[in-house]
Amino acid sequence: MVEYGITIRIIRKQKGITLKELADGVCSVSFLSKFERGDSDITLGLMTKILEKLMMNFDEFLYIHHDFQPDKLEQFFKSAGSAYLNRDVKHLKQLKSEQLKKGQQYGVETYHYNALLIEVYESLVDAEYQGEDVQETDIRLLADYLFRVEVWGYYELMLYNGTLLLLEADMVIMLSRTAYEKSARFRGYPKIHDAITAVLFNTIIYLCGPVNRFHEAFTYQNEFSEFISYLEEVAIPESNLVDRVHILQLKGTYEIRTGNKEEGIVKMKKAIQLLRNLDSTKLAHNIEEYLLLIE
Amino acid sequence: MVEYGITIRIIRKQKGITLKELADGVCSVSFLSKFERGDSDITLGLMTKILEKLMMNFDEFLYIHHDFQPDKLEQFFKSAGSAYLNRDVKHLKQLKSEQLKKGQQYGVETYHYNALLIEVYESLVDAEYQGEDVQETDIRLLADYLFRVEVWGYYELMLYNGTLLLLEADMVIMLSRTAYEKSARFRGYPKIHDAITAVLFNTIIYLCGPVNRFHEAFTYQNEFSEFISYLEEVAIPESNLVDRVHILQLKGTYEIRTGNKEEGIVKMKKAIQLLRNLDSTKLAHNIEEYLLLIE
DNA sequence: AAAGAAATTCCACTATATGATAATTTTACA
DNA sequence: TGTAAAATTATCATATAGTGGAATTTCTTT
Repeated sequence: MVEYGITIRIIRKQKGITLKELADGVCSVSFLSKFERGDSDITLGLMTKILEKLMMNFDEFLYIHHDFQPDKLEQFFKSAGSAYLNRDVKHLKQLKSEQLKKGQQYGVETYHYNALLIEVYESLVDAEYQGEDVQETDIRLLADYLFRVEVWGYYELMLYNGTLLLLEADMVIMLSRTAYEKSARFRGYPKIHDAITAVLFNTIIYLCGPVNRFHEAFTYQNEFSEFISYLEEVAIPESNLVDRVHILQLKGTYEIRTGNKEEGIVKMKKAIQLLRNLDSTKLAHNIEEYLLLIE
Repeated sequence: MVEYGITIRIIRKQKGITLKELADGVCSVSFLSKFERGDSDITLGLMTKILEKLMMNFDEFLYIHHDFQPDKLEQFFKSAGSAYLNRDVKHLKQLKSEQLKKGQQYGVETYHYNALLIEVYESLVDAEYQGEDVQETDIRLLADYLFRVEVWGYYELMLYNGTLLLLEADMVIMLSRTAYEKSARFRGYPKIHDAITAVLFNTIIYLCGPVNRFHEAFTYQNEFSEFISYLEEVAIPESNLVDRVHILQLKGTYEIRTGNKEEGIVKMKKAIQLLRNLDSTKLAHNIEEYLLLIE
């Protein structure tokens, strides 16, 4: 039993509310006391009412309960991502074994996919990694799952986003379309909205291919515009300036990719200038570096 | 009893998971079935495990459960805000009576504050509104609450943000400091981060005073810089470009307010140009209009 | 269509969440 | 410091969350 009650007690005291006041119209004082001491679990329905009286939603409550850390799922993707960026093979291995362990405990496939995500990161980071053959079938399994699921939420989007690099182009195009369509109802939900745009960005970058092949023919012009249009559809809010800058950058990349080098560079430099004006130096620097690679 | 189980069933099916699979290691199949049919409530501890197996957090689950709408609290502030912007007095009155009713039902003061928030909006919108005297004591009550609470979460920040306009300058300065300090631990939580910056923005705008008094002496120079520094502290992430544009705008306002009209206009125009470059026309337009009022 | 397997529901039973009230501790104030 | 009031906890009763396994329904396969 997780002792949520203790957190409720802390919050209640912070707001200067008494047991009786909080219990009134919701449950008995004696039970609330018991719950707050961690001597009893609580029904979801009751908890809902209590949080409503505290003018707090579940998310905020759990954030406090977990000592101001994001929830497990978010943390998993976060720490996997940062272990990858820091090329921390040890940490990756540790994360993988954790997920495999949970998979055994709960007997549900998804933990297996999580482990696979880590494997992808491992293979990208660790030169000595040997497991090409294992992945083939695993990747197929994961793709199957993603095709099967009827609605894509945060999990599916993040999972796909992390493994997209290892898939064939055709597969990526199909899955990204699926992602776009099957997550449509979540577009009003900030966290998932971000995940959707991340998938679209990564898809487009994937389609452009590695920088050192920019001289080759560009096969995916149609798909490029298709996904750019999705992105513009999704990133509508005017206030979402970063995404708008990124779109500018992508359009610049497109121009360069299709031979209009000068126009492309103009767009990229515009994006860089924008960021510099707002003192977003790191972001500006990223684009500059990218531009150097291309030129 | 709220029938969360039905939503769980929908999600489970969407993911192509069987009762047995989901129950494994968590609870009995028979109970899960009962719960999913809406025949039983569930313990918070169990629910946590089930959601974990579904790779879903509470927030996302509840978002689906509420038919892809934000939670009650967020909706309250949203609909109050939009009723205010649309000068919809009827809607405001309706919202107020709802809150008062809940207050009676649950016997907790906060609903009273919510009603007060609506009253503030009413008084600002409705020319015929007569209730000046009532508010005086009510406002005092609300301020007392805000001073008393040890930690400011989403609720306190939004509540304060909505009523700030009716408070005395000294009170605003003190409360905004309190808000900044007492919400510190939430800065990593996006929704609350936004609420904190909103409070700081509104405080600074309040300190500048109404546009038609810009020729008068500027009393709050120190406080202006104080809160700007808070803002820069809080809005650190480079990717938060909108906030950065807004800060630019505020700094422009400051210049104008303190007599350096030309410098101020340069800053404002820079902000406008930035937004135009990103096709954020509405936002750009807002600043332009503001600039017109000042000049 | 029928048999067999898988998934779900029903039913009797147990564990525990929740309530009513009394006992205890804490707080407030003289 | 003592005392009354307020707030919290302990005790016991009961409603209901949760289990195991049999019965039923749904799905597959031929």
